[in-house]
Amino acid sequence: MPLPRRISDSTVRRLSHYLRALEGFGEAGGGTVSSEELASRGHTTAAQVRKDLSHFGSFGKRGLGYSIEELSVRLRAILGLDRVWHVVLVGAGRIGSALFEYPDFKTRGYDCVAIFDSDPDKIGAQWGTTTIHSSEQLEAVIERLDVDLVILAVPASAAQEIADRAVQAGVRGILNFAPIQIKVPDSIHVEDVNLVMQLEALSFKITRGGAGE
Amino acid sequence: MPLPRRISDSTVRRLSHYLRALEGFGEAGGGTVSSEELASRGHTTAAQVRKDLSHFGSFGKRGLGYSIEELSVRLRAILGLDRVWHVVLVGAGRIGSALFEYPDFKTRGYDCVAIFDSDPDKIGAQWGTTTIHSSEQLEAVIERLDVDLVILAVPASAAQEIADRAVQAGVRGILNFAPIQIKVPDSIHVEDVNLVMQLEALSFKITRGGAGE
DNA sequence: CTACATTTGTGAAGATTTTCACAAGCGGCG
DNA sequence: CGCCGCTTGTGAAAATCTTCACAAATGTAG
Repeated sequence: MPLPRRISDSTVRRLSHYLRALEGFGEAGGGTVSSEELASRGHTTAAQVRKDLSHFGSFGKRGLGYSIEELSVRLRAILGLDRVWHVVLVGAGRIGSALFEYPDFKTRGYDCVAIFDSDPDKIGAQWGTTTIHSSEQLEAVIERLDVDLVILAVPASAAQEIADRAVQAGVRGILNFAPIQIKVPDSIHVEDVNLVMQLEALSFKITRGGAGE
Repeated sequence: MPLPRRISDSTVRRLSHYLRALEGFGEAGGGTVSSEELASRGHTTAAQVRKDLSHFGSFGKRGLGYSIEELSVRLRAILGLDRVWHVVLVGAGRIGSALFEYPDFKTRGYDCVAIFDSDPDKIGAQWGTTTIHSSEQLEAVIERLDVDLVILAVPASAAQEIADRAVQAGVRGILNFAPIQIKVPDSIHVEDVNLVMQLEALSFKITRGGAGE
């Protein structure tokens, strides 16, 4: 196991794909997959799969491939899915609502422990068993419930302030839906969800013709 | 203008950021920006900005920078935003609903001309002035309204079938929210929105420690 | 008009990522 | 046991992407 210096973003994204692909394969019985089979889903190459995995150790058996069960466990550990992540959702609008219902989050270990909104009409309401709090309580709740991640689903105008406060209160990562580039200290991780950008990538590629994807 | 062979995905994403940054700058008056200023938003470098733009021509004036107004127009043209794109939304669930309300889509020229769902209770309902149709009418509507793009907000189990039918009916691009890798012909462009993947990237980076972003 | 302070556009260098190619390991079969 | 078909793990090569560094423009001030 080479104990890697730095892992590229592309590699991390692919690891996530591999895990999903593994789950798609028969969870039954002690099956195995080859890098070739893994590559065919989530369009990449067998060599790429092997190279990606080799950054973290040798999980396969030559001549056989990878044990579906074992590789799943390993990937989950690598991706940090072998624990529960405490998440809060800020912004109880339509996007927030859609995310809150998103079933995959819970099954992957992301536990939404609180919701915040600034709209007095919404505060106090319940979504499932989770209560909508006033944004003012953000810091208190983050500290009390030991929150790791924030899902930022607020308008652009409020995003930076909420991010600052969340970081101050101790969160380590932000999934940002607001269409601005928020500033955070180097030690904090941000992932931007930018749907307009993705649509623009589509229209760019279509306009420019050429082969897809 | 070097008339580029192939533009990398990263470049396209950055172009989209530049456009957003330009809109953030004073739209008033004939202002200009330098590559340095443009780089400071959407964290990249001045050299990268210039290199990205240079793939499409020379839009700046040496000693001065770029005209905000002119560069905006150019970027919009490059990204294919100088026209209206006909979009349909398939899947009138929570995600679909959130997207439909997303204000940025309309302002960027993405016009949602129809909504589809398979739930009989929803068919016939109106969202704003847009009617929810039965999925069965997908092909007919795509052809009649000359639809370019599909936003796929259906469960994974239905995604491939809808994609196939949409492609057959003539759409050129798909924004896919379903957590599977859909298969399409080479000439069709797909952008995947994969929130779980982004959350996993966050937990990976946090787990692995090190600097952020 | 000349000197000067800027800032672009771009080849070349450097860094990173992907692909290639093959030795080494594994299991099965005779 | 020895051979054979298969698949991994991995250095090295190739391709791609980013950064560097500087000549060429551009406007301003004297």
